[in-house]
Amino acid sequence: MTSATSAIPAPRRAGRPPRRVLSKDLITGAALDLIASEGYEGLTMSGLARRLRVAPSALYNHAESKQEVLGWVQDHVMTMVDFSGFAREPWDEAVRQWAWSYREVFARHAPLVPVIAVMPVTGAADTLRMYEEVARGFLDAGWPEDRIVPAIVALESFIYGSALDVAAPRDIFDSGTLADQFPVFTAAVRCASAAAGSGSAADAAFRTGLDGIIAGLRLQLAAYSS
Amino acid sequence: MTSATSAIPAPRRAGRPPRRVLSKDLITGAALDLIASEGYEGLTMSGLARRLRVAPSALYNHAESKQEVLGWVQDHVMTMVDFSGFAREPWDEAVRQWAWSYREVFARHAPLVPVIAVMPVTGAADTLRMYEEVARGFLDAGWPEDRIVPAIVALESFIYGSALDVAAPRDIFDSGTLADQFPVFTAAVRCASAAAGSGSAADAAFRTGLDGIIAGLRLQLAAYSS
DNA sequence: ACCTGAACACCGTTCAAGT
DNA sequence: ACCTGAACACCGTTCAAGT
Repeated sequence: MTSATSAIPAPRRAGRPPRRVLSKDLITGAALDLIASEGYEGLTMSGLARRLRVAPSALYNHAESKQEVLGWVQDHVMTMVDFSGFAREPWDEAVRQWAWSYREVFARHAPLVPVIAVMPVTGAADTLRMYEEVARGFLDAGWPEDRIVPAIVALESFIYGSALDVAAPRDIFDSGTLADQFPVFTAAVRCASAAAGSGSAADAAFRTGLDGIIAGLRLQLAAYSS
Repeated sequence: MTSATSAIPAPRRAGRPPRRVLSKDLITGAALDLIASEGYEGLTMSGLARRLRVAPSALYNHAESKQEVLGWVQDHVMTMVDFSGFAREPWDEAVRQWAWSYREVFARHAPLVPVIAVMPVTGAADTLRMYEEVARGFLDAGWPEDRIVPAIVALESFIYGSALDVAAPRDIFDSGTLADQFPVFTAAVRCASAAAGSGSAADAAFRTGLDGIIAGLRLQLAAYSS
């Protein structure tokens, strides 16, 4: 078997290759593949480079830092959020559908939550596309222009916190040996798990909070309209 | 200057010291000091050991991992949350005061948020003390026992997400060069910052969401009571 | 039991050398 | 301009040796 027929291609020599082998899109795609197959703890610059058959340092010709790569991933993940309801439904129903989709997507990408909550949207076109549609939905429903962003941020804060909660273990509220010191809480926890039954406790809490926020926003809108 | 009068004490020799020099409380206290003076990026096992004048490996005689140390820190941080309103105020006003305090504390400890949202409370006595009092407040106000935990989790999800939002830069929604592609959102952002004035935009969003959730919970309570 | 000191297997990132 | 390969300054963690 000569090297020409080998399954392992000849490694690239040092020096600028004839054609660029990396790009923002290639790196983002590889990062998403890596996350899908190994999770976020597998997303390292070395792992990314290995998957792209490149030296780790080559990544720094295209990204300033791992943080920038995470920003690209985040912008792409945002495209998985379904906000189509705003073109179709009354604003409150559209918010409900959007919020459930948003939480579901970021529950699968929980490590992005602390990143996204702080990362500027500047340059993240797909993310902005979503915000534009959501803001338009609120405006068309009669929301005062200066109340739209606080409402969106409040919803997102709840969604991000709830996405983290999805990853919580079922027995997160198990008080263990201290149970008899905290009888009211212990009873409430037992009672809630029984009531949740087969459905997830995280879903029950999300429904409670989302229904609450939407009801509250509806009251606010009515107050502004009158 | 002899070594006896030197400001630098003689380093400890290898081998078990005459009296234990570390403990869970000492480590937790040093971690909190370190976080206060250098932030969470300064909280490393080496940094912790240096502050305790100990070799890094000594920490592993008391903690299984850095994660366990973070759990101790989290339980202590929870004692800074003021839940005294539940002994004094109607449940909805108590929730409001508790939530503002809770968010304020975790905004200063944002890196704990992804940890706490997933960490079991088992053995965290101070954390359980808070939950017991909050649950008692809800129960006394007439909440059905199986609705208390979902309500608390919904509030906490919103609080955690909002704590992350406090760290967001003021211009997080600046659409930059893409502004004219997203006119509705861009105008809403400008409008909201103008309305927020000197007050923080994060505070405005938190008030909006918290008022909403509380209003929604009030409606739920009324529905259950009738 | 509980400390030190050396070592391990990683990280993200930088930079000179090469084409 | 854009790659390789070596190096740097860290991480958290393990473990034998010592008292």
